[in-house]
Amino acid sequence: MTDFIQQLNEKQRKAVLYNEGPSLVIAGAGSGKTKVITFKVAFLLKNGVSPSNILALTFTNKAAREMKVRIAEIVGEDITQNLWIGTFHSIFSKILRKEAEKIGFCSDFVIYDAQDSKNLIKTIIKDKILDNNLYKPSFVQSIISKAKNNLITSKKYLNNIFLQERVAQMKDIYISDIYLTYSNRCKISNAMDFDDLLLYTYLLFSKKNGVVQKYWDQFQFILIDEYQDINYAQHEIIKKLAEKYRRICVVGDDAQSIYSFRGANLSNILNFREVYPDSKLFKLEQNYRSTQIIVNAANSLISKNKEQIPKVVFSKKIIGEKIKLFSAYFDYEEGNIVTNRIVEMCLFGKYEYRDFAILYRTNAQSRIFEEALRKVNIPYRIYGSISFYQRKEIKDIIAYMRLISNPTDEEAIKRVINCPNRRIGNITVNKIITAANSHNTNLWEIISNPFFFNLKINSTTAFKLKKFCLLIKRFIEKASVQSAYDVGKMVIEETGLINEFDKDKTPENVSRIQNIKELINSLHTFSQIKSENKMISGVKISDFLAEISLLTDQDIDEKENDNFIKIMTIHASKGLEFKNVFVVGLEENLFPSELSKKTPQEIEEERRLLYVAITRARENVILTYVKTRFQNGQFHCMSPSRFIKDIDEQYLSSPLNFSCNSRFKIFKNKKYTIY
DNA sequence: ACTAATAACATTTTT
DNA sequence: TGTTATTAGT
Repeated sequence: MTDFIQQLNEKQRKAVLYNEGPSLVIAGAGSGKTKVITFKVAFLLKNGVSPSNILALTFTNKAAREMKVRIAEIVGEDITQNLWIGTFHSIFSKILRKEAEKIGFCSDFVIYDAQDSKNLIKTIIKDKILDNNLYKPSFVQSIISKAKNNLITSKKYLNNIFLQERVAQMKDIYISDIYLTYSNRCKISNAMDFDDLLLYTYLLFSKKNGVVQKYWDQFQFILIDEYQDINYAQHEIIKKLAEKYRRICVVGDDAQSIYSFRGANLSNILNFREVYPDSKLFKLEQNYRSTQIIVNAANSLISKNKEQIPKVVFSKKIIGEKIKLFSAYFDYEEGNIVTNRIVEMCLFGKYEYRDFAILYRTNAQSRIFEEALRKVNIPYRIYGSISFYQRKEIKDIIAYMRLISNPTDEEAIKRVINCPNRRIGNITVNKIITAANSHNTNLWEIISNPFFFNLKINSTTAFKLKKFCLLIKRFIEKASVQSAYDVGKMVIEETGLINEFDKDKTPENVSRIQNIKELINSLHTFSQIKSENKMISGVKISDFLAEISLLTDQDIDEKENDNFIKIMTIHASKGLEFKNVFVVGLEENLFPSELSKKTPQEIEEERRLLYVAITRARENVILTYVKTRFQNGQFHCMSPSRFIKDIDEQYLSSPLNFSCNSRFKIFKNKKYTIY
């Protein structure tokens, strides 16, 4: 019955079989940590645990989906339907929708993305006539976000000393004020931001009305992946959830914690055994991914960090090639080195384009490789620059849908009220916002009854507002009887959004139209899948919105037979693996980043980042750095990253120094080419 | 209310 | 350098 357990090695098996109490699985890179969670869930199911009593939390939707598929392969698809597998945010948003009225929300609240919340903060700062140089929206946003991730509500903000970079008292008072208004405005708009999903879940579970108790019995087994990237709020929520049964299993690798800037706190995994003194510790140390040299080199690098759980990661695969180190004089040369290596390595048919990844510290570095690869006609794909759902045309249409499902949505109103151009400008919108503020209500209320709220507008503006209002109202009416797909099509047709792009067919506009069609397609497939599952005919817009608001670019699946080079940031590469990895731009002030070298902790995180990059590779790692780089409009002299010296020399080989042996031809326009 | 021009700004970002 | 946000002018 549990034959599948034999596929695990001894340590993995022990970790899977222990389910009596809390356990911590420290899993080195490539040691099969996701496999442990997958098999543990399958094992529990095979032993009669009901799927609805298992909660498995991941950090990406993709990871959750893959896990579900792999569990289904073992136990069958029908059983996995009732499993609670998902990201923290998606699982908690489901719970919050169910319990919405307990915390003063409607169950169809919208989720503000980073852009929405930044816009709202910006308008609040403007409303309060604060100096927006002292109160930069992004700065205030990060403070509010940090507060929320530390479970500090707007009401408690002033009484808490929680940030190291605590600002002067006077500034704090205003930030507290902005925070209060922000929370209030979100609530009026029936909206939550990403951090709210955690904060409100915590507040919900803290209520003494038996809500947590219900979920104690619901989630008797709790499994968490990537535990090293958990923040304080997530940690506390889990603590509450696991209070009764204490059957919690967390899996992670302290050496791969690279999201501290988003509130991830390494101490959560380091101190796990203090929170759960009776917990069992399992260490997975055999790496099944990389060659011995890669594993050893990565070990030698990470051993320079102080904060870590001791472990010895090893590989039993072949010894493999040494890590190669290339340098160049100019940044575009780096592109040529990489493309030349790729061409060389593909020559004998040993590798294809899909076997390569180029990893860098910052998105801005992508251009060099894009240009170099395009020059020689090698197919590539850049990951994670602009997400599909971040595109203007897509956000506009989604904003209409948001408005239909929840007309109080302030950010959606601001986005679509003059899009396409209805000649309702900033002045009118600002009047509406001011009126909404002074009456403590939402924008929609004002737009529906401008005269009741004594809005000072002339008759033509009033007419335009009325027209807009009626349009939305008609949409809402139709949405109550039609499916999400039909409503989406109707929005595009009746607002005339697509016509603007149809007028002049610039390449940008053509791709915009394509994107919109893509969105309609996804609406269609979504409606089909949902109605097959639930046997209902009409799939509501709010269902679709709930699904996509937590989706990211990372979640778009690859087609198997696509053959191209993958280019992305190291952050985006986490959890993936490639045969050959180029880690580029290994220079001081770029990697480690100039802004992340103030404290030893920051340097250690950057070092972990390189550790992650190197351990993505199965067969070859190639490191590059350049001596001059064109950045922010000027040339910078760069020196090699300190991390290069952190890798034990015996695993490194610097073949011929490419640039020293090459010649340059200098053109008038200061562009250099190698020949 | 729209546009064109200028100023400001530039990490990483699983949700 | 390239993008994005604000501002001044129409």
